[in-house]
Amino acid sequence: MPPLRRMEKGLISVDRWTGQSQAYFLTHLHSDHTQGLSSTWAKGLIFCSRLTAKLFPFKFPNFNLSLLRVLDLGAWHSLSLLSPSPSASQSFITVEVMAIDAHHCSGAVMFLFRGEFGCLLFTGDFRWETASKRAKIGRTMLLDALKDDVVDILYLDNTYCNPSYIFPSREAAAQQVVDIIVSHPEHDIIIGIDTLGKEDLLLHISRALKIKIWVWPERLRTMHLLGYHEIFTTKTSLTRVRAVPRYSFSIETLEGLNTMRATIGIMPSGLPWVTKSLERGDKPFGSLLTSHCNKSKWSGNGGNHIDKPNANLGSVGRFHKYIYTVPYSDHSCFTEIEDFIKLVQPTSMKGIVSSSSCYVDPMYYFGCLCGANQAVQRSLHKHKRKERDERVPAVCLRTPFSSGGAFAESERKRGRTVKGKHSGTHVSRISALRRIQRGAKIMEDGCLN
DNA sequence: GCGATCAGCT
DNA sequence: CACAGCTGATCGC
Repeated sequence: MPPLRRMEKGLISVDRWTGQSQAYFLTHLHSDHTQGLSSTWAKGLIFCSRLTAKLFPFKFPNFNLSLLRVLDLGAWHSLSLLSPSPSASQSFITVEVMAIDAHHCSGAVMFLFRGEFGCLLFTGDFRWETASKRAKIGRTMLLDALKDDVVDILYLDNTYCNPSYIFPSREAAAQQVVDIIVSHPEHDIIIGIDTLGKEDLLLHISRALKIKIWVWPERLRTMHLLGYHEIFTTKTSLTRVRAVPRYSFSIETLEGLNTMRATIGIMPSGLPWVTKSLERGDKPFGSLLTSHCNKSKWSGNGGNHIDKPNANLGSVGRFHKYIYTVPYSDHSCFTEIEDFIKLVQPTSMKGIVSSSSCYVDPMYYFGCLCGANQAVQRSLHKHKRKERDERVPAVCLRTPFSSGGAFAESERKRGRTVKGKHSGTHVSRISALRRIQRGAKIMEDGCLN
């Protein structure tokens, strides 16, 4: 069947807004998950968490809010959708869905689906820490949700699916930030953040230092929507700690600020942060981040870099006299991804992140934790499993890298060329596709693409 | 003029 | 390179 015809008959879409489906699911409100969604949306109902629904009109003013449906966390919800089967054109099928806290940014959830197509878990972006109270609650919620099912396909946030990505818990990283601030008692502090996310970091700083945090006016509105009314301010006179948009955070900004007041910048990020001036060849300050700043070590040369250890990812870095980097990440690090897969024990899985320069198919490192390799651990699920296996062949995988799929088709139409290796290898470098959204769609035949 | 899309940049 | 985002140019309406 031609791709277009199949797209017309999509069942449900997750973080995908092109094509037609019967129901749409939004994991969270970061822009790379909302490409194609706009204030004029009218294609169908959108299911999301309560917090995301609350934030929705802020990102999409004048959006028709009657199209939003809130899914409460940890509870199964049933949807009745038109059967995609041609032989039962007027009948309905039931799809069950549960939203589970993804511990990413505010409002972010994973979606667990059950239906004729089997059991699918779509993580969206997620962080899977082990120690915090919130993490333990999340773990319990997921195990409760999975107790009767085997996940046939896990759609995984593989942003840091590479053993060189190791960093501490957000609580530990937040304390590193506090320590930096405390060690600069006379300095102004600026911290680079995005329009959503890392609120917990700012709360931690505020509580630890008993200080208000400055944010820009729109961010203050977001903070108020999230229920934080006392901690944040837009008056610079009230605090020396300011959270600023990441795009306005640069060496040039810091140097400019320092002509007026002594100021340091702190960049919370799971990624090495390299500025233009560093790429131009300026020497980093100190030596902590030298490997990050050496571009050649990060540019892919056939994927050989993926196993290189990087000892600097877990600690505070300083590559400019005014700028510190702290490994505070809202995505799971490598070992957390591993823990999560061991917990879920999916039959199969696919990475949802295609934009990384060093995209790693999670099956490369963790395929051994899936499917037949888990026969012993899965013995308790044996009957359930067999039952599923008979139905699941209809579920196929579609990734941005598969040839001939809807993605490839649309990219060709835009006159772009897919470069680099095919996903048949464990590493794909496809910079031409760097801007495509992270989404998936369940098709009439149970296919997800 | 407006929204959607894209290039370029941080 | 880019966790996610902004700005400005361009195109079609």
